[in-house]
Amino acid sequence: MVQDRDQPGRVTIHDVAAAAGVSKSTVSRILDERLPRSESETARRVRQVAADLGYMRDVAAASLRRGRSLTVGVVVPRLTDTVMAMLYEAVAHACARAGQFAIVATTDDEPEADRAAAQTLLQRGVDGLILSTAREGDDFPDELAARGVPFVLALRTDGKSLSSVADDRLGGYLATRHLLDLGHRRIGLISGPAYASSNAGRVAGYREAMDEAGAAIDPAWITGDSFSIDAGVEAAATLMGLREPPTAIFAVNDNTAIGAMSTLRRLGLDIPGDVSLVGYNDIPIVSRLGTPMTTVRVPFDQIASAALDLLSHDPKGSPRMRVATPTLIPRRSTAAPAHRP
Amino acid sequence: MVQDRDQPGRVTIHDVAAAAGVSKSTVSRILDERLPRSESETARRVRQVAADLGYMRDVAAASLRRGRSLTVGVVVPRLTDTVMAMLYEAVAHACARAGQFAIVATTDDEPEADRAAAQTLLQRGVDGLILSTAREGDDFPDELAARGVPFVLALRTDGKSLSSVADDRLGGYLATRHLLDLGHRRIGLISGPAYASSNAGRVAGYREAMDEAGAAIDPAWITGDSFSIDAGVEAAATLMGLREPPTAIFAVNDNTAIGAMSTLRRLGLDIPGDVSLVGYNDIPIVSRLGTPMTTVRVPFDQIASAALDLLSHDPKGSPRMRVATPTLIPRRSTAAPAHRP
DNA sequence: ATCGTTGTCGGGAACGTTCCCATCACTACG
DNA sequence: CGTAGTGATGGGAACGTTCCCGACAACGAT
Repeated sequence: MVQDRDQPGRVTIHDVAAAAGVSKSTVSRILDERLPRSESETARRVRQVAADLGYMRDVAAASLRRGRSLTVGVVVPRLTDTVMAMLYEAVAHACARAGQFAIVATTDDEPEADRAAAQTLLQRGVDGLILSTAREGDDFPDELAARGVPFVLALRTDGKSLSSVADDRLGGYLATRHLLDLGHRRIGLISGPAYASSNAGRVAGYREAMDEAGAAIDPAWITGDSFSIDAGVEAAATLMGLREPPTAIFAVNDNTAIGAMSTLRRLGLDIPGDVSLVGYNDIPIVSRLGTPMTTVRVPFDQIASAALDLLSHDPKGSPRMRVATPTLIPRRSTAAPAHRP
Repeated sequence: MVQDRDQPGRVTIHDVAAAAGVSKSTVSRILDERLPRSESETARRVRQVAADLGYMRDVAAASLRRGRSLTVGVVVPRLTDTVMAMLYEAVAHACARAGQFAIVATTDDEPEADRAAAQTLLQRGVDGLILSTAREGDDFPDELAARGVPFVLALRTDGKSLSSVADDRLGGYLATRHLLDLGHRRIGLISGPAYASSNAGRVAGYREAMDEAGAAIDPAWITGDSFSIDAGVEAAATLMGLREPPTAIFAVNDNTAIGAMSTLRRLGLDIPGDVSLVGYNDIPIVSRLGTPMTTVRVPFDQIASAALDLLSHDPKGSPRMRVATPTLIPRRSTAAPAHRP
């Protein structure tokens, strides 16, 4: 039976050693997960005894001595944004597979809050940081690097730090190309905040696809400056208020797409009858909406694994960025335009 | 300048002591946040020196010595369920206010996974557990109690363990009463899983309101067995397939309500023109849907604070349960029925 | 002046682990 | 048969902190 972890009789490595008739050093060595697993008679016995006694390594003591805690800290804007929850869960799973543990701190999207969040995590003794809050022109990554703190940027990059991202340019291209292939030419873009590299990539992909198709872009078709639902609501209103409104909209984020959907519905417009709509990220809800939404799926698991990998084995020099490939998931929110303009 | 936490020169309590010309004991005492804050000359100087040197207490060492880690573990089914993300964020904030830290583990809704999750957290040295995964007839809480592990149930209760919940019965009553007041009599109920006490409470509140209004309940009006979007999709289809479908639906969870909304829309039914719909939890998205949804707001912050409070100061005996009060948030998804039946 | 009383301070032993190093048995080889 | 090499083992010193306890000063009351 498993012992309780409280005052009376926490079972330590000494107890195991005594019960197995060996020294604590031997027990420590045998139970060290970093060493090759020994199958010797003693090893087997010690493991058995440890299990019987319900021995659990005290991570505080182990961290203190080893100087590493097998814990990584994750910084995200907020967990109530499903995208970030998905990223965190993916990181947590990757950590579990690697015998590590992930803890998280949020910034609530405050520009300077990532410093505080990182500090909290560092104080908690994490071995490294995974940040999803990188902003264009932010010098926090440099500061971390100067302090010698191991870290990796995820989802967004600053172009120089170690990063694990998805190919946002490709994702933007795929989404736009999908609409072009359906016959759309007037395609609106609901953009996110300028400071996020992920946004920039998706916008670039949009431009690339439009250029490639020889479709001119009216600057008025590009609007939006946040990943929030509300921003999508407004942006869609702006777009549909144009003298010649677009026949399709690509929102660089599912949240803004949901906001846009709300506006379109309020305007009495049918999706995809009147306007086609593409989102980005494939958060669970969008496949279950009244009109299941076409979107771009991002391989969060891959991104998380790659981030953790970069964190553990810093590839001095060589490729400082890992790029995962997104996929277009066509659903019911996109169709050919009603009538050619 | 803040020092890096790596090999070269981690600044310890000794360094502070030396720089301030006192002993490490004195520094330790002055920096101990549990003791009343001294304003003596020495105390001031030591704090200043510590700040200048960028001293950060090593939590591993502190935990080892104190036997407590100032960390609480939270177990939730999944973070991609916004309700659970909200709960966790609330707990994290409450912890920050109390000088503690929250770490989380997920169960993916697997019945036995809470044991594994709790084990992981315990191994990580948490002082106590906050569980949101309690199931009717589950003996895991008893097991924890037997092992002497401090824990509190949140959102759901087993009726005997320390718990911090919302008044689900009242919430269910308010939602149903709102529909009754609008003139509805045939009110469908999309229920959640039977094992969740939160679900049971809301269903009871529904029955109470219906009884009070003298509205007979057709057993066929009650359907559903999960908190998922898909369950809502199906349940709404079932309800609307009845010979005399309800004019209003109360879904005990926003996710199922969103699923129901999707079905209603697909059936070409207008909300609230043809059917009124009430959800539960007030997750951010529901106020931004095409039709902003009427729902019941749950005070997650209060629940989290209360849970943490119960965890820290176990009220031996006395009130083992703290109950927070939910609020009805009327929006656009509810209106009077089109024509009295 | 003596004697508690109160308060501040420092020395040093824990806390449970890891890891360096010395010891020992055993094998292989000259 | 002696000795170097190999591999498993145990003793004990760390890791950075807290906390017990004894020393000592300051002060008021006797």
